Amino acid sequence: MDWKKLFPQFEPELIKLMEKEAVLKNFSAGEVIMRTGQYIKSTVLVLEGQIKIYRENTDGGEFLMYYLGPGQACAVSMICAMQSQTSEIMAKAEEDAELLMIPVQLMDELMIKYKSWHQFVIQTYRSRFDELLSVVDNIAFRNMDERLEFYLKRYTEKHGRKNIELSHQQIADDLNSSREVISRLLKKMEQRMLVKLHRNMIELL
Amino acid sequence: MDWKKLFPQFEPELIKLMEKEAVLKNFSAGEVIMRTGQYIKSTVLVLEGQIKIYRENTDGGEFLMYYLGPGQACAVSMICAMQSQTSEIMAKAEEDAELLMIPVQLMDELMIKYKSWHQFVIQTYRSRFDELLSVVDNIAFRNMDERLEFYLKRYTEKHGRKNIELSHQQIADDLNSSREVISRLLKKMEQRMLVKLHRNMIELL
DNA sequence: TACTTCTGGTGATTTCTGTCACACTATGAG
DNA sequence: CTCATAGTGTGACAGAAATCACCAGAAGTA
Repeated sequence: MDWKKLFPQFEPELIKLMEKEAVLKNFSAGEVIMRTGQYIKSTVLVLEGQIKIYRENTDGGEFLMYYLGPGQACAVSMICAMQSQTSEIMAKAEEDAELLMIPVQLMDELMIKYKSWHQFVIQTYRSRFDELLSVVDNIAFRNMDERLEFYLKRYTEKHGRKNIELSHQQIADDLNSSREVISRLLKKMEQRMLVKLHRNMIELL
Repeated sequence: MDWKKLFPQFEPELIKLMEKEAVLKNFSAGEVIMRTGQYIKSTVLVLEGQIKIYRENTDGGEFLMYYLGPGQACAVSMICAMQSQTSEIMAKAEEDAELLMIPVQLMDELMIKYKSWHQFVIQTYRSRFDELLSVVDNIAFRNMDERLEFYLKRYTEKHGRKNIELSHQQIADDLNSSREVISRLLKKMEQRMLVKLHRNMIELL
């Protein structure tokens, strides 16, 4: 695919270097891209598909923080790669996805040589930071009903359609809640005419 | 005060420029340094005292995210200042504090000219990001009793003494909880011999 | 000293959420 | 068609936390 269009700000020389040194990787829907505790040796750019970034609990729970879409980069992979640390998060492909992996050895060179890359890194830290602040908002101040509404709305925004093709169990997992709670809250939302429930599909009205 | 020792990595030329252009500001304990929604025109470096960084709810609640101590910088002020945005957080002086305010006009120049400054900015984003991840952990996966223990432990670490001079109400506010809940949990901790309770003071054992 | 304010203790009640139990239904495999 | 399974609906219950009510003691003030 022609991924250069996703990064119009990059200089031609930078693009050329990336084409030469970076590695393309494909993942199919549902596949885990990066595990908590895994050693990170590349920075990840998303070319196609939506990626979900999770924080994992020591005893099994997982919590969806945010999505990464085409043209976005994983701030955590930057941080970990440059400090030779293990990943603090888990990344999962929500749809079939294509990723560009930039080896960590290249990162220092890119940062120094290419202003546009440097800007991109800073910009990535900034937007992920802002996103994390919203995450804190949600879990610090909101109840499950509001968090669920936010979750559904974000899903439709990221996927560009009003039909949410997930089971209640999958939603419960992402919100670190339980299936019954989600089912009940969804029923209430249906009574308020906010959604229409189907099997394996929720229609946002 | 001789704040240069806090930033040994900065080049002498950079220090000189900062001495010329940056503004020293003093705040007394309890004073609000930055309000949610306030327009940010400087990046804040902490020279002395501990600063508390809060996320505020639209309807009154506030939630302590982390502390900034001497030698640390406020990532949010960097982000907001460079994008000419308003603050997304509230900052309060926990103790008497001295801050160095770097005007935003200077930021671009510093980033380009001084490698050590550039490193410092990246490093600041990284550590604040990591810190936010721990915050998410706490509120996503832990109950109030564990969060309270974490809160007390962090307090003693940041202040360098085992006596926590706060009322139960102040603690409840920081954790976005209520006074009665905190009082009860503290009593339970006292029964488990983890703390000793006094008026306006908690002794961590 | 008398009075007020701040702080902390505690019971009762309610709301939210998680858990267990079980029933019902749609779907797909054989 | 029959059966197994996954997805969903729902009642009952338990625990965490918020809220309300009220009291007692400590500290500050007139």
